[in-house]
Amino acid sequence: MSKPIVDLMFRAFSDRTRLRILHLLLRGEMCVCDIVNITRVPQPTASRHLAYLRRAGLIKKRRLGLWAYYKLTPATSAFHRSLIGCLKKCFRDVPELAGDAKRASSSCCGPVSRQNCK
Amino acid sequence: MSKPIVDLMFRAFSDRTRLRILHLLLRGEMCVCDIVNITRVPQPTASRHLAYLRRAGLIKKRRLGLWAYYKLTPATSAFHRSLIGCLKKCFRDVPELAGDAKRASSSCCGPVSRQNCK
DNA sequence: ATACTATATTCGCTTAGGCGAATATAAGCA
DNA sequence: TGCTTATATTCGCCTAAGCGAATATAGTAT
Repeated sequence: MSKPIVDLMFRAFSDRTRLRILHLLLRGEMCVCDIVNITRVPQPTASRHLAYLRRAGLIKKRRLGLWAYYKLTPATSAFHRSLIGCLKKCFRDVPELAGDAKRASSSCCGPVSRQNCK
Repeated sequence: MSKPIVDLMFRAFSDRTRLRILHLLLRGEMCVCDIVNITRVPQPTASRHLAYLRRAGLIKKRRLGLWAYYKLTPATSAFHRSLIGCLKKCFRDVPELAGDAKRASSSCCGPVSRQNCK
């Protein structure tokens, strides 16, 4: 039996790596290799956490050729919306987020971000 | 080494029983036996979760004779405040909360709540 | 002192879930 | 077909953390 959505969502937020990924996705859609480059976690680890976040209903995937793009799903409830609000508020409380934000500005990997970079 | 506060707080919210306790404490200060009566979890379990919540900085304890009263700590950061906002929003997404709220209205245990009951 | 009540902690067990390493899959191209 | 790249999954290991049962502690009263 699967856990209810609230537990899954809170649990999703309780892992440092997932929190960093979610925070990155506040900027918009992003491909896995961008996430890997920015966070510097191993690619399988990133994919594992992305799968977790997808199961929790927090992100959506889109395939574009070789690349997989992820983005936050629109909030489906007041609770979900409030949780995303939390995400926006925790920047200064999570040390890794500053470095991620810095690297995110100069990242460039999949075809979509490449467009942005040039 | 101890985990940073953000991880502890999100993790605190990711357990169903703790979520119920936190939600009860939105009503104000409450003693352990009230929490036990309302939630119907075993007393040692309640104490264990209360200890967890205290370590996470989410609640404070006050002794009054035999009774221990717990209440939410005032939010210490924008993040903390936002998280409490989440707590207020998840009522309809967590099935147990309705029953808890109902029983909370008629609960009466420690000297302080007794005053309220009479 | 003993006895009683409210709360806290410990123990033993079990499961969830994190990680690194290796491997598998999927998509595009020569 | 085979080769390369991007992503996903599996495996084995280890730690965190939940639970029930039992026990310990703290405070009050007699």
